[in-house]
Amino acid sequence: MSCQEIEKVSLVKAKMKSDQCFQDLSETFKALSDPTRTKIIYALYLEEELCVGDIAAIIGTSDSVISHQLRTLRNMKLVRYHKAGKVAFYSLDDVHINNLFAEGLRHVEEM
Amino acid sequence: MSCQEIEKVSLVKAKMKSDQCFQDLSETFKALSDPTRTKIIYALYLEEELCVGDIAAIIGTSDSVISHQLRTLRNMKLVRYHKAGKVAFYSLDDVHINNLFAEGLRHVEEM
DNA sequence: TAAATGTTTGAATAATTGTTCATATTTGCA
DNA sequence: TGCAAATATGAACAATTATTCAAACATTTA
Repeated sequence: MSCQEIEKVSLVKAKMKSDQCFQDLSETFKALSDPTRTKIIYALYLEEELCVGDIAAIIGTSDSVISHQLRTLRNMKLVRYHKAGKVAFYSLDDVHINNLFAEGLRHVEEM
Repeated sequence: MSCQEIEKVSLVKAKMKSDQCFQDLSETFKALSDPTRTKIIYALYLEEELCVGDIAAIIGTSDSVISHQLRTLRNMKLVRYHKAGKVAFYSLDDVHINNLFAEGLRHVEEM
């Protein structure tokens, strides 16, 4: 275990967050780390509310893929949904996700 | 292929970004989707510049783990480095990453 | 030159994950 | 009741990935 600047190390070490915090943080980012999921989020970012079949039609994949990924996004609390008859309408869960996504989009578009 | 609201679908479809865009977007988020990497980024977010051994000491893992992940972060253009003798000093590459990370941190801390 | 230090690299392993395909579930309608 | 539509689910497969360990590389110093 090498160490160049022991003061720097203990300073940063003292300010470190909990493992749980980094776990949550990385999981939030992980939710947006798949192209299919970013497409879904972007679609819901443009249109308040969409059902599974419509998202599949927009993105051009099977309903099954979308349903699986929506479940992931639901578990990660990025989207919520309500059912009307046999149709399930999904929307973004929370404003922070909106900001986070927009920030990522800005970053990519300035690349 | 079911479709509830064909106008919505074509509207969103027309505004869709390129596959490349979503690829880049998801890869940016993927860079931050691992706890070890978020720890590294957070350390460099607190301290402008750190060397491999010091990051390892801060996080409490082997130099090898840090070096591997720093390579990933380097490939993804999130960090840059310069060598002084045998010591390699790393820092965050770009301001957008700073914003993106801060936004994620804000989100997690309000959970 | 030889030893020590800081970092990198490669192979191997275990674990996670996205998609596919088939099947189930639920609701609406004939 | 029976059938179609919308969504969800589970198992299986291939692909990716984080970590470990050992070894290599480069640089400094004795």
